[in-house]
Amino acid sequence: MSSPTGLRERKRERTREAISSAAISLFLARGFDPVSVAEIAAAAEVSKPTLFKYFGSKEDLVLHRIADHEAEAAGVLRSRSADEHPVDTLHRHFRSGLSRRDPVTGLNDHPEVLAFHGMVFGTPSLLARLARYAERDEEALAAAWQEPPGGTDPLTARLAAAQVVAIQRVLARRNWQRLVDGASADATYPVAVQEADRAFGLLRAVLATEAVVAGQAPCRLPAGPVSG
Amino acid sequence: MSSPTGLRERKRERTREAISSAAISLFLARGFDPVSVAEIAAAAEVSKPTLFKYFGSKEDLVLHRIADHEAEAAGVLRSRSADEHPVDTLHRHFRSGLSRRDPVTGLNDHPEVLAFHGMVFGTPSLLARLARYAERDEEALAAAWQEPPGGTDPLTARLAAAQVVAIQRVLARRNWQRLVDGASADATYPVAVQEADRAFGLLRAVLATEAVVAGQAPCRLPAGPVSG
DNA sequence: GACCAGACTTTACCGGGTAAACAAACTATT
DNA sequence: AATAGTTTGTTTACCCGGTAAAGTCTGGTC
Repeated sequence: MSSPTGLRERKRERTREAISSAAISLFLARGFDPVSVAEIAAAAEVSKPTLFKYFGSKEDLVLHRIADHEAEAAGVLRSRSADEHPVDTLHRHFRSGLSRRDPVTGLNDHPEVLAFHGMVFGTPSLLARLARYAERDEEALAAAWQEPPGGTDPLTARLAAAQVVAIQRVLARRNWQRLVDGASADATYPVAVQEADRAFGLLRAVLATEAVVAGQAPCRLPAGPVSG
Repeated sequence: MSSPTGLRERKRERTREAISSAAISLFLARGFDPVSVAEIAAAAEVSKPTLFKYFGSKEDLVLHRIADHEAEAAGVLRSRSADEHPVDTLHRHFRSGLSRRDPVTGLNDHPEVLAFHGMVFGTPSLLARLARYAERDEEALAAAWQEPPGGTDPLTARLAAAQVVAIQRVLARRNWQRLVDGASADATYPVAVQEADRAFGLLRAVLATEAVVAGQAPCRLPAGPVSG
């Protein structure tokens, strides 16, 4: 075992940071696709294979920060007080993100953050990676949802997780869009809170139903055929 | 202008079909990643650039059939009778897919279909493309949702569309998983219908609420701060 | 001081995807 | 029927993301 703050690890962390910052500044200056990884490696004074030892793909050079909050929602859910409804926990957490202007809520109008989001939302390959992260997030959230206390059945847990992830995505994108359209984060904050309250409120209303817990949600359609 | 069923277009369609079928059979035999597009082009007796004129990417060689149903949900919604609730329309459509064993419901146990789904769900790059298709589907659905009659406000339309797409994805994947675990489609059909009824029933319950239409969904959390 | 292990480099390669220049075939006009 | 133009395809060559192999350097350890 090496010492906890070995010289090597510091060097390693510095190299990683050098690559990442070189990449981000090049990307923000000229866009994602037009910048090649060879160029980034040269700017960070490392070789191309070395770059790929630090980051698994070109997209990860941009998204590794977001990737780090990976199972955040699941963690929040697990650390809730036992008497709070899961949706309320996540709702409160999203609201807290809004008031902190957490970039993941889309409500941060610092120019660099706006440019960063613009790059991500404007680059298909970055969106694709982001979707994969969301997928894992959803999976972790579904797993946490069906843990006790208040463990839900697997179908409900999966649906709830999927819907929470979808809600967060929709809300963040709407917030970001308003900032792009010229509004300030402070001016947008009230409506962002309102929309979040409405979205989570909807979900909460569904999942609070006793019938849901019992697996007997109402169905207005006539009973389906049993052999098809 | 050429004649509607020009000789050229038939030839073109035949070439397209030759490429697609060569690709699919190679993929099913040996998996997606291990087969190169050069190999497919050779098998279809065309050049690599020609292949990419017919299909935009390697992934599209697999997903173009799915891509063709792109705005299906939006179309279904638009052609509904005026007195039916949108969720009921989509619910009925999904049920119909189940009884027809439509592959998009995940409830088709023909060996080729199973193998096809296995390949898609087991290949990250295919999943990523699939997510992009779902994204467009969601967008079209949201647009259709807020058209009259019964036009909903943009936030509700977006959330509803996102949740419908999420529900379809979750249900299809659960159905497919059961088939992979060895159950037959006929044996799985009843529970598939049950789960679909429950999932769409939940959503229906939310969106049927008058409070939702009025934009006053219940919110159990205290009112959020107005300045953050 | 000798040694080991991990990190870095160079080189070479593979596969997806595209640009450019060119050949062939069908259409339409003369 | 001959010509010109458009469409469609081919060939060649290239770019870029990503990886494998083989060797070098260096921090840390006995």
